[in-house]
Amino acid sequence: MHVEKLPLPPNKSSTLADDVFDQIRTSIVKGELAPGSKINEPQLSKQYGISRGPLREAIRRLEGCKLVEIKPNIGANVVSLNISQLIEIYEIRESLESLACKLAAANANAEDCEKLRELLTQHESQIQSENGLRYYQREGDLDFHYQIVQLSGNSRLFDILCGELYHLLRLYRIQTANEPSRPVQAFKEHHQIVDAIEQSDGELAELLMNRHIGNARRALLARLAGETESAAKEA
Amino acid sequence: MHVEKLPLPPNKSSTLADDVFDQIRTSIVKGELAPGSKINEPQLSKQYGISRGPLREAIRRLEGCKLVEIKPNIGANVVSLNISQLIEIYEIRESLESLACKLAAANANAEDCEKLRELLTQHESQIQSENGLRYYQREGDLDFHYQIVQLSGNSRLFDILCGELYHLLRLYRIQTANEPSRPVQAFKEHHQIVDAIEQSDGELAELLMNRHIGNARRALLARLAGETESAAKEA
DNA sequence: TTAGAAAGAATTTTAAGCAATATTCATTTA
DNA sequence: TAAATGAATATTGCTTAAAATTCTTTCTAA
Repeated sequence: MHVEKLPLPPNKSSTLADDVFDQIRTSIVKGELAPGSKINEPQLSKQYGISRGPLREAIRRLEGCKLVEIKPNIGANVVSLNISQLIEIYEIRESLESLACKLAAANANAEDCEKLRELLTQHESQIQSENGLRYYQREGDLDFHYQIVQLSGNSRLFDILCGELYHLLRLYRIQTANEPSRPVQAFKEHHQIVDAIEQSDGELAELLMNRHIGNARRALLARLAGETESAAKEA
Repeated sequence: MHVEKLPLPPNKSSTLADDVFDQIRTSIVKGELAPGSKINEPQLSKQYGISRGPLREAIRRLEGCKLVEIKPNIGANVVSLNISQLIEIYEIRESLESLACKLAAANANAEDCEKLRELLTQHESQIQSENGLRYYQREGDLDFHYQIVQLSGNSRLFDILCGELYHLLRLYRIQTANEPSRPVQAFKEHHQIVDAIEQSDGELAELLMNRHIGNARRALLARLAGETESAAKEA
């Protein structure tokens, strides 16, 4: 097999393990390393031009992010999410992002709100074009949520959502080639949420975000019900 | 310095890295490795009788649990939480455990509720004695919350709370030698929560848990305000 | 006396090699 | 033909040692 050599950028302020961690995580989230596929240590170490020591440390960090699963004496595999696992994540998002919204409403100043507005304006123009719409559905939506979490000011909340759960969501979207299904509606809801944050109405912002993600979760639940139903028919 | 040799149990189904991960995590949470102290790789590798390869993998996993912080070319330190970081954790708990309670109320069967009752009865008898009270304050409280999370049926929620946040709480309690301050009140609240779960009243269970943890969080906030106030006076 | 530089020690990081385990594939047998 | 056995191969797990970086101490000069 041909393995392309990916020379690492000479970032001397961090270790090789940290660098390959970032690189592999990106590969996983982009789908270059397919969900469920095996992590081959000798191959990857050649590919990145490093030895297996730092590579194994990187893989352990990926395990911590729940992006790979390691079985003793067998190796690591890229995770593969099913719908019920995705729903579990949405339950957590529903709870944590509502919190983030409440906190953001208490913390955000005029400048912060301005930035949120800019992002929404940008999304609005993207929704016009086919490609822009796809981008909005795939990444722009998460961008919005990312900014809200930042505004919450709770750094550990940021770690959980942006350091773990969002990566898993991206992975799932690649895995199923599935776009969020209600782009226009979602866009409207984003506007409502920013309105509430701008008015420092934490209670309302919390409620709106809870409903926003709850809608998405319920759509997933419906799909899960449909799938299990058709699966039952086949059996 | 004398280093005691801790022979690892011959658990052949897991790797050395996994074993020392557990051991070190326990040491940190018990306070044997003091918060803020340096993780000395040569010393620990001698202590556990392993080489530094698997040890470093274990440290990377600890980093993932947020129990140590690694700085490139300098090394790892056991984390040390201050009150505002603890409050961040309580904000997250307030949100996630309310969710867990809601889900538990929907999932729990009679047997599950019976187990919760048993745990509370056990706590009641422990509250009688001085030592039992201390145990209840230190660990028993978390035992209760642990069981609720298990009943939620959301495995990722379990990972976040029981695999990460609870360990950090234990660490903080050791760090400050601080017991939760309202044992009798907390015990009553636990009972109310089980009542709601038993009646499958998810909404109420959610509300009660939210208030339960919120009370603890607000107590922390008050202490934080007191500390910053006295710190301002000194300056 | 103190500030700064240089040498030495300690620690982290990385690489290379060996042993143990799992996987694969061809061969045999029912 | 299908299942089972066993050798060959590949991969993981672990150790050891060398290279690179940081920290400490000491010495010199202002």
